[in-house]
Amino acid sequence: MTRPTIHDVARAAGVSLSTVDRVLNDRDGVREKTRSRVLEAIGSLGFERNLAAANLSRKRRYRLCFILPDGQNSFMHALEADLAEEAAAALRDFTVIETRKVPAFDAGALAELLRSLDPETVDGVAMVATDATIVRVAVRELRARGVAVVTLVSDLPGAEKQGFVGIDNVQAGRTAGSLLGRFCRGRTGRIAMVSGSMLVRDHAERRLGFEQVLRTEFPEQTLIAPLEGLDDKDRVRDQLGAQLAADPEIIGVYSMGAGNRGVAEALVGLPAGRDVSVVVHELTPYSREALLDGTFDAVLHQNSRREVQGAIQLLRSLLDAQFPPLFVQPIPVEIYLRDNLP
Amino acid sequence: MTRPTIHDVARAAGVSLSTVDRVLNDRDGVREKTRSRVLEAIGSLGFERNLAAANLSRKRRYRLCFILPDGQNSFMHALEADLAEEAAAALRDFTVIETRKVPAFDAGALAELLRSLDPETVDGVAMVATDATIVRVAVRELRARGVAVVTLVSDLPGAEKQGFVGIDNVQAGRTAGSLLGRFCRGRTGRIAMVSGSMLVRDHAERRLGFEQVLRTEFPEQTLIAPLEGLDDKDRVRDQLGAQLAADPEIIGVYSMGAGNRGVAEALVGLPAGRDVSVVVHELTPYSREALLDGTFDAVLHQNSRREVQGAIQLLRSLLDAQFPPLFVQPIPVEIYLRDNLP
DNA sequence: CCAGTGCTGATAGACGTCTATCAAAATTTG
DNA sequence: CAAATTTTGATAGACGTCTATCAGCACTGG
Repeated sequence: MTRPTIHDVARAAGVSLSTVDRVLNDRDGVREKTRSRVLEAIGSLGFERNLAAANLSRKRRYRLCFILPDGQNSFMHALEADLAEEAAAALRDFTVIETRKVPAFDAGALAELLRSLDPETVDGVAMVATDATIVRVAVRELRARGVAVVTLVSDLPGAEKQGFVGIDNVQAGRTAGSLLGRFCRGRTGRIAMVSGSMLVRDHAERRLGFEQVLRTEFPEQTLIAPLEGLDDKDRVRDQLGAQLAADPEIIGVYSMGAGNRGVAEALVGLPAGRDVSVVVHELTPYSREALLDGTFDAVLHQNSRREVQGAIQLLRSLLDAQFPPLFVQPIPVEIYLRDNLP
Repeated sequence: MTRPTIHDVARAAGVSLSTVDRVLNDRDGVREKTRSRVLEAIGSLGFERNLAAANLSRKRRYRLCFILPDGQNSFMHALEADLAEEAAAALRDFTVIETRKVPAFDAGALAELLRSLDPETVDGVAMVATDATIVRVAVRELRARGVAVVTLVSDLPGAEKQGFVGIDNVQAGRTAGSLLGRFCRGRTGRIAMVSGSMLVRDHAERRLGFEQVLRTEFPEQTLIAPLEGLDDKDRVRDQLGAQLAADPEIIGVYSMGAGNRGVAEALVGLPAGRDVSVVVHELTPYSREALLDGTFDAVLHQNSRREVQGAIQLLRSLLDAQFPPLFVQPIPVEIYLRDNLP
């Protein structure tokens, strides 16, 4: 009924409290034989240290640093706002969160920031990654300095981070493909794509999933090479608008990142009879409006609040060296149509 | 940098530790004037009690009871398995979870179980509700005895529970309607519906949302009155099979609850050329298979693991009397197509 | 066998809060 | 104004773990 304590372990192993403590916090000065006796007692009693008591005693604090891209990306703004709220709540659990920003799409700046982080000041880092070797190297060095690292929203495959919190972007792309394919059923034509930048991993992955599905399941449609919008609505509006005007056979648009406002503006400029199905990413005030007025058919969304919570949770469990490591629920891709807006 | 403690509060208010403690745990024997001085100090210092230390000191434990329907509903089985795992993990936070089962669709049995719960043994209850007045009364009595109560998966509107953890079922129904309507685009005909039982709130709500959307957005389709499958796959297969055979104009099926296996079996019996779009609820091994082989077009899903976690979290925060009450993230309706299965 | 290590035990105090008890002070009552 | 009562303060010990220090014991090598 009541959990075993270190006292019980000491008694069961026939050693003193001090020795149990030395084993638990692996300090040296314990013979191998004694150590294993203690570990055995721990195992047979099913002892698990009371984290609350331990943290209380050592005045543990979790100092986390979140690194976000700076810029006009409205999803990132939403994420930052959620982070601010969660940071306030996290204080109650002795978790102090600092937010840093680096220019978007700038791997060098990100790597430099990572290099500047001091393990005396920071225990764990969550970052929206830019995909570059220089960043991978910086991550490895940071880990070597004893700092926990996870990626957030945009992953960094092959790097020595300890986890990723975000949606499965290949799956998101597949979802988009499946929806757009079905929405275009009965018509045959060309599909336009808009990305933020192919330098960001998440967009590259979405494109991959999208093309997979369209090629295999909807071979009657033809894909056009994606535009790079670079989070700039005017650029997106102009380029996509030109593409749509030039090619009357475009019947579908997939926008895989920021720039929804530009997409919507390009579409409202079309002649009345033209029917284009549109799937975009991220629910924002603009995409919401476009969904309601029928300009967009579906919006794929990731819940940034949940992502922030997940990253905090994951970092904390890594810092506690919990075993088994806490299983953080994957973030689902949410799908919004005009009729199920929250 | 470091949080204020009761010592700081005592000093700021010019009273002793004992008095601060009396105020914090509202024991009596404190003059109103003194109390308000202490409260003022708490406010100005921004003091928040260290829950970990408090719980350690009073050996607090959270004794929760989860009430699930018994039967062959495979979503409920999945939920039960998730609950078992989460219960094991929750032990680490001094949360002891007991699982109870009552016959499905049996409001009397549920009410009786609620009545039998002893506040000496249970601090909080999470239940999959059956919608009936007798249950509402039992909930009120339970609350009056000082037990926290939340509903899980299926809500009980108008009852004195302190929260609901589950998806928004009206929205889920709307989503289903929107998807099925779009999938049937270009064809006109009749839509069949299968529910578990209209006595369960979630199915009633899904139907509502579904009909709203179909009536207003897709008036070209005609709705047929729903079959009640009562979680019985054979019954569903027979009744839906008969309906499909008798009415060749049925082009869509919405199944709003258990019985996916029966739905799939009814559909595979159809002649080769017949094209019926199908949307069902809950991702299970059967619905997954049906999605992959093209029998189903979409599956709406709720993440039972997340629901269990949410209910535990919510109950704990209610028992801590936290203010502001913890905001538990709403459970999103997940949408699966053949191409985005996890 | 003696000095120098290495290992182990005992003890004390801390973390922030709770509970209990008793004494002292302040207030009310008669 | 004394007695009764209420309010307040002081103190001690607990919760489970951590850290530090010191003493003693068991080894090892010379």
